[in-house]
Amino acid sequence: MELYHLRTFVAVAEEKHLTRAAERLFTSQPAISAHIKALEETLGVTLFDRTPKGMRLTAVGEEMLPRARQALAAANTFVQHAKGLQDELIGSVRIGLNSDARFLRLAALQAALADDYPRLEVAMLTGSTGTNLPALRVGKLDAAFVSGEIDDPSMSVCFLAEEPLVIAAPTGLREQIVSTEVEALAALPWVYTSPDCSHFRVMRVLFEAHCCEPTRILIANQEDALVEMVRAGVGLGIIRRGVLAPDDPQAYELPVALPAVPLQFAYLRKRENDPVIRALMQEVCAVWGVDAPREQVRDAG
Amino acid sequence: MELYHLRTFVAVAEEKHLTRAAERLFTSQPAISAHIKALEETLGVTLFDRTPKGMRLTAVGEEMLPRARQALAAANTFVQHAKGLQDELIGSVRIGLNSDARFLRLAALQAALADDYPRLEVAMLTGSTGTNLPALRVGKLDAAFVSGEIDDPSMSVCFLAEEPLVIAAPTGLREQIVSTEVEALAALPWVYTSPDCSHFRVMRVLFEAHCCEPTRILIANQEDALVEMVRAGVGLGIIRRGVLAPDDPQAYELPVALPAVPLQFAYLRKRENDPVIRALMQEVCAVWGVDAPREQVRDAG
DNA sequence: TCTTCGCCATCACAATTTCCGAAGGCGTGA
DNA sequence: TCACGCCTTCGGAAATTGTGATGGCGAAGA
Repeated sequence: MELYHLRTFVAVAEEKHLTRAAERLFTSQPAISAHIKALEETLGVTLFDRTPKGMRLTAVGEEMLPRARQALAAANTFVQHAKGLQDELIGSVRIGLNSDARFLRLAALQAALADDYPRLEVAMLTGSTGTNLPALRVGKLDAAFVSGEIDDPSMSVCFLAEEPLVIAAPTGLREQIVSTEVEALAALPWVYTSPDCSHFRVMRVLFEAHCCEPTRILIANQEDALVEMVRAGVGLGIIRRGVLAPDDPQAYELPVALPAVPLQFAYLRKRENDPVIRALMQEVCAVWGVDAPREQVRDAG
Repeated sequence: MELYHLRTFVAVAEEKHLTRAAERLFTSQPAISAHIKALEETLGVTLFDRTPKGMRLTAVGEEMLPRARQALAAANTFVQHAKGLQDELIGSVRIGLNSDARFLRLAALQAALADDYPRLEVAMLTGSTGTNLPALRVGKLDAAFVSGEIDDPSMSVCFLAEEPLVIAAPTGLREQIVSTEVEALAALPWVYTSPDCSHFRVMRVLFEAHCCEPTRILIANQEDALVEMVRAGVGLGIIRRGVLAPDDPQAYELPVALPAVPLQFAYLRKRENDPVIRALMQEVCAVWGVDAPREQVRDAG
């Protein structure tokens, strides 16, 4: 038995004529006749009395009719529920962070997501560019903020902003910094970022260009930890411009030109048409005032 | 959307594999795949995540699953209800009577019907052979007790018993009844049965055989009315043997041989396979201790 | 790192089901 | 008696559904 049997049953019961029921269902009268016959056979009961004036429900048919309507209503509820869900994102999404909440404008993103997709659970997970990328690859994250150029064909990235970097020095070392030449700076103690952080690359490029290597002192892979190290006088470090207050008594920015790194939003390319990803991208881009990437349909060409 | 889409949806959700769902539904894996794909398309939502390990419900799918089960359950209820009804007669049946309740053994019939078919509404409608037959033809009755030979090819009859008739005479006329010869009796006053009663035919045959005609006095088409007329001394009448008590002070049975008429149970031949008629016949025959007519299947030969 | 395995999507074609138009039976009303 | 409306049945056409083979894609194991 299929739903069309029930639809036909109800239509015939209401129209009282195969002919009219056929018109209503946009089909032919013999088709309707066959539906009723098949239904009666599978049920093992007679639903209609055939009279020269049309079809009249038997007592059994009368009793079956409301249950047929019920079954159809349940099926309809199923479909309607889907219609209500089809533009609504439900489930959860995990976003990897690589910096502090304010810089990443998380409050605005959270507000926008909660507003547009109230049933979407959003998890924002601290990490770094270096930990976010593998987490994306193995599916532990759905999208992530990353810094620096991403050279991974499986990854889609969306540029959000330039992240200007500066060298921060502790006030206690001010006297030892006689020059802002790289070679001179390299001789000073440094607080390293961990190798999986984009700042590390900037640092490496900087020193490699001058064929020197800094004195390693400590590795901090959390930006605030690094800042604290610098302020505690452990050594110099590379941080985002603006992290240090201009009047910070314990550390200050050196006037050295560093290449800016791009802040990007990354996700697996193969998920670029996933509605969750699309929605996320749209909200992130809106928050950052950039254009969202165009839809990538699979069969485009 | 049809029920098989829902069946497949639930099976896949439970088995978590297209392959296993296909086995469970005794079909092929591509068929299952097409069902899910079609369902997702008509609903406009994604129900499953395709993983290399199988199919995993999405959050939307998780939310749709119970509603799919509900719809299937409603459809199943529909079918099960029919199964419960298929041996149960419901509705109503109208039986025409042509005599008194005790003679027709209505108490026993009613008890048997109520016992075997508790949901069958039984209406027993007083009438006579003459009124029952046309009522059957126009569908005002479903079956009826009739007396005498029925000569109507559209009617099926089932013999129940012989109905012996007697001539009843009022005690007040005893002195005038010098002979039980028909010619002599014809000269006496008679209470006629109405022409649509089988007793009328018996009377007519009786007098025609002797080429005489009785004096008409009164017509009563209700047997008890006729008996009362006879007892009141209005005239002679034909009644069933045994209606008059042997010690009745007001009327007595004349020792005249009358042909017995058969009591029969009649219904429209075209309804002989109607379950209600079949059930009715079976019960009536059981009450009267006769064999029910064999099933008449249309394509028998 | 490479291979093998399991799983799902797709394709061309076959099988089945469904549908349609025509014809026929049947009862009704003119 | 005829014409009409209604349902059933029938053969063939059309659409849908199902099948087996094939390929892509990750994951698990060597």
